[in-house]
Amino acid sequence: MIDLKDLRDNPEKYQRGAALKRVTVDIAAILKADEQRLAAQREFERLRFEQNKASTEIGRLKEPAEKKAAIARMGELKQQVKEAEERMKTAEAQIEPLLLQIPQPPDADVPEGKDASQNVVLYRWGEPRKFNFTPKSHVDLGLALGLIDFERGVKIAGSRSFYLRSLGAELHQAVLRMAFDMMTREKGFTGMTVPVLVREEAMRGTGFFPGGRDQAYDVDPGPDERFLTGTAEVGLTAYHMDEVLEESTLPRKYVAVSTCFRREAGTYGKDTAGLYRVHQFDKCEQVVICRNDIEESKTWHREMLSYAEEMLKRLNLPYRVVQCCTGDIGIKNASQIDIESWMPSRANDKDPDSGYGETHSASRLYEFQSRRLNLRYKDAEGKLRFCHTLNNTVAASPRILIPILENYQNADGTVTIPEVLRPYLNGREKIG
RNA sequence: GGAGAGGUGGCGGAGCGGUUGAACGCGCCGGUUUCGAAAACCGGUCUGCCCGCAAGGGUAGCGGGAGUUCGAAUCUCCCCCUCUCCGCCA
Repeated sequence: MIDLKDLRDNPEKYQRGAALKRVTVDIAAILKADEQRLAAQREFERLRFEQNKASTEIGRLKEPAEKKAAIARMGELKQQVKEAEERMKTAEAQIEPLLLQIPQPPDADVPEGKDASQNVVLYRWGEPRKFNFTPKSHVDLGLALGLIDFERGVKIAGSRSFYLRSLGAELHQAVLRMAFDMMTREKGFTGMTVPVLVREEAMRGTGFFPGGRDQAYDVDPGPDERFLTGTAEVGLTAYHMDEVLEESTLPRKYVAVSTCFRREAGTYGKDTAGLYRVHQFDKCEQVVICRNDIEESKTWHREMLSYAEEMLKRLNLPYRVVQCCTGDIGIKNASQIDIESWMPSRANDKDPDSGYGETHSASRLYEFQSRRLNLRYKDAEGKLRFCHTLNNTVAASPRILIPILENYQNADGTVTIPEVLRPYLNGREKIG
């Protein structure tokens, strides 16, 4: 949710922000609806003032006859108030969905672009491996080593479903646990579990709804309607919904591993093979809730990015860091930086820069979510302010298993287990 | 699933249908007092929105929504949530 007062003062800022994000919104029409709403509100409040005044007067009258006469005079006013209130409510109902659609304008340092193809590579880490044999894809490795079973996954759960088995399942748990441990034990994050089945308020509050409604599984429609979350970001960020935090307790740093559900609507035919794009996966996610300070947000953004990089460095997986362009950062973000890990099976000989696939996504949202969530804190002067929120992946699996399996494969078809994961696999060094 | 009880300000806890945004207590902030502190005493202490340069004024809010009424925290209905007991169960 954007700041309505700021929208009134700087409509062009939001119109331009939406254009940069390739989102269609008619700011002028929204402002007009806003003015109509305000007019209706002023009218209602004026009439209500009259009514309250008269009612108080009636309460003071002692003489039954006088009282009766005064009450009789109230009939018309009562009707007017009722009508004015209805007009006000109608106007409010009209503008609310419009406001939820207005994107947060991208920060000035976000490059303009229409889609992911125009994202900008900031820097790289690690040297993509040169194989002296023909490397297998994670699909081939996974099947040959008995780590993945797509066939039965599809049989039981439909397309984009899979089973991890044996050391595949263990590896999956190992990466997630390593990520969680790093954040809680070394980075000072509070480890959490989160609900993955949530109310609509949590989805709307974190900015996934109404825009992304078709991406979420709607479980149990009706009065108890709940949705499956596509990330622990929902549970972690909404945790303090409707609360006023003490400034001294900020920043709040939370991390959780959760199962994530995504319908992947509109991606038919895209990344259909393998573990890259699936309907259900597990992810270790970091969330920071900090003071309302742009510089502090930016600092946290870099910091959280560095944690994700550290994860990849410890796994010794080559990656590149990408500044997403205005057309690719979604309506919520002021800025978004992705990390793309190198996946040999996605590389092709013609393009030396190919082979990178998104494994992490770091978002900076400023007040966007906290306004929707009514998530505030009391500052030094005792003033209530909206918090800033940020989030980033620490590790998402099985997607992260793609670069692990593919980069660590050996000529004999075995896979060496990354050293940092061995403690989580009872010291085992190799698969196969 | 069956049977009850309840949801009021940061917390506890009142509240005959009519100056109740809400007594009282605690907490918190400021002041007096003190060498300093405690205690005591005095004062202050919710939020959204609208109007206003401001001071201030208006409006809304007692789980949520609808209704009765000139007027609802107080009455009626629906929903949500919490708690207790019984049953069932990973």
